[in-house]
Amino acid sequence: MVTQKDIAKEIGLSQATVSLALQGVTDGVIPGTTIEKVRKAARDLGYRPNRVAQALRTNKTYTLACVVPDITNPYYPFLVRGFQSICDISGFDVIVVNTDGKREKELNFLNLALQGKVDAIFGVFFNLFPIDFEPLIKKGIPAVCLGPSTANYPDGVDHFFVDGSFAANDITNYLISLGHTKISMIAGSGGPQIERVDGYKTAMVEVGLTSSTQLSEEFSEQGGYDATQQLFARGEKPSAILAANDLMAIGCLRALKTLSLCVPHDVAVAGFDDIPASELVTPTLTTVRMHQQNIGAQAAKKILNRLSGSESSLWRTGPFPYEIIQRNST
Amino acid sequence: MVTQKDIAKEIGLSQATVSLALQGVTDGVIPGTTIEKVRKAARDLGYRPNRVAQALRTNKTYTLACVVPDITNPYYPFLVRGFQSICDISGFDVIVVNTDGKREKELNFLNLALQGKVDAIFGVFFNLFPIDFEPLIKKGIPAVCLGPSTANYPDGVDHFFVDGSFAANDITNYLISLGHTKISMIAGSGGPQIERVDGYKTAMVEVGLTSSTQLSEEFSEQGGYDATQQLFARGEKPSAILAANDLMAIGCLRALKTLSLCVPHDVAVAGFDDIPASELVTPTLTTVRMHQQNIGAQAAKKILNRLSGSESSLWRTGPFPYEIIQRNST
DNA sequence: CTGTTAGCGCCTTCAT
DNA sequence: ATGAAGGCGCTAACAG
Repeated sequence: MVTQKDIAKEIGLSQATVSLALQGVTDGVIPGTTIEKVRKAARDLGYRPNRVAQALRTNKTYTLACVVPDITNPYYPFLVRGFQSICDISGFDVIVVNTDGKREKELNFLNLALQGKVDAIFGVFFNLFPIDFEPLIKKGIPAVCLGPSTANYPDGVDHFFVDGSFAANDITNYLISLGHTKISMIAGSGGPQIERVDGYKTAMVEVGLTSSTQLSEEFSEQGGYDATQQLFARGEKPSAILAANDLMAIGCLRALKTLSLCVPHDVAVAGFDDIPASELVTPTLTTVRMHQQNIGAQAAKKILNRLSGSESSLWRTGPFPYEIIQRNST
Repeated sequence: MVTQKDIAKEIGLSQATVSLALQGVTDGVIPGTTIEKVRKAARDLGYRPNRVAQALRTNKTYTLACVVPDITNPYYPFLVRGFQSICDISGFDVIVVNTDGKREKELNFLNLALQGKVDAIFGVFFNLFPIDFEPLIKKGIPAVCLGPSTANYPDGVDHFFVDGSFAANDITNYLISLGHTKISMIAGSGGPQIERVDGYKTAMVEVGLTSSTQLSEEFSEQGGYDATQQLFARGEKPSAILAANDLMAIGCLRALKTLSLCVPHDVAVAGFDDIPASELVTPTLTTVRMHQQNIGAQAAKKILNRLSGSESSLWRTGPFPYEIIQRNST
């Protein structure tokens, strides 16, 4: 491995001078000729700075952690990509990890930061408590969480949430405006979608309708299928079903087909997230576009600003735009 | 930050002894009582090993790079997740980066390894030449590439490929067995799908049929749509279309709808990859399941074995299973 | 059994 | 303008 020492030896300078020259030195202490000489030698020898040594010395790894439940869930690739796109520009690398929503793993990945492997953490956590973040806060490690607004994150942790309750409220009202009165919601248990259920309930109560929610273990396509089957099995006959996310909505479409119910004629269906598949299914799915890629990018900017010290205000909400995408399922 | 030095001071031992005790020491050199004492102090003080310092000292980062064109392309999340799942078990973290298929970025991410930030690289590269890997090989850094079989990777680089030509051959024969004689293929330019085109052509020639390929800029849904439009615009009337991947096949379905052609009655359609959306579209898509998650996992195993020195044979192919999934589009 | 010593490669004062 | 020296936190001989 070629080190600064090797360069120094090659051209008869000290390693310290090489280090300075390589950094370009802000205040022209090193003469241009020397800088050129060093650069040339570095190139000739095939020198590569050792990022690990730099990190140890400067206490900056230029690496961030991005913690998601499951990258194969179509919601997350866009979030991650948006996050990476900003990091990439600033020369930060991103370690991506999956938790499957398990508390044990979520905790474990907090260690990435505590062990100095990353400079900061961005994550979607389902099962952490405020106290779990204390060690991070004590070490001054920035953490930005995307989660439901009901979460009670401690000071020192940015809590970045897309208010699903407003969006849920809006789309419920949209369904009501179409003339639906018997609207049921299907959802998974836990996760940032809880507030979507809240928004739905609120909207229903406001206009004097009774809400009805069917939970499923998972917020997956299969979960949506199961919840829909259970809904009808227990005798409900909604004219519209709101699913907590698009995957569940797509599972719902499949269930309705087996029940010989026509969408949207017999039952209207709407979801959340606008994942790519939602405009590929038949009928195409009405949904709420959440702009995940933008959310990921905003989170990255927030973290980078915090690391550079140019950001001090604590986030408790982000004014994230969303929009109802009307398609053929309603 | 609590260091081994702090622990040493706390209980009146030397830092070196603390290091040994913390490592558990294989051959019982350190008495159990001491180990316990050190562990307790470490816990009490909230000690966390500094992974960066460890990495500098041992020259092992326990981090791997996973280079993909675009994580939002539905093919890749499964590949990445499979890769991560094995790494996770072995305590390796994974830096995931997107290249968008650009040579400049592909080269750039090779630097992650050259700069010592990762121990090895797994990647899907579209525009690298054998010579680009020389620096890696010289440094003894393992690299595993997933790519088309036609690629000519240098010795020292594992070249891990799923032979798309066999699969393409098979599915073409499957279409022929359904009675189709006018079969066209749509594909993007470049990338690991080239060999799929080869397999298709070979199969056609073998039975004396003439092949016809329509290329598009991108191998995306839009690319599939465009290619299909162009195909018919130039007067071809295939009874079956083979798309280089599912995204293109789905775009093809959309184009056929605008052309008022019924699938599979007027035109049959088949794709590759079995992405999740392929069984959500209407009609559901016949495709070739490539088991990306397994592929990612195998790649991870190969890399880890190489790092541990328990693997020496060079990979030039992987016997990866694939299977034709028959659905309603054929 | 435990401590001393010697770096890993780099950055950063402080002298010269 | 350059070099010498110290140290980031840790591991790994080698002495005692």
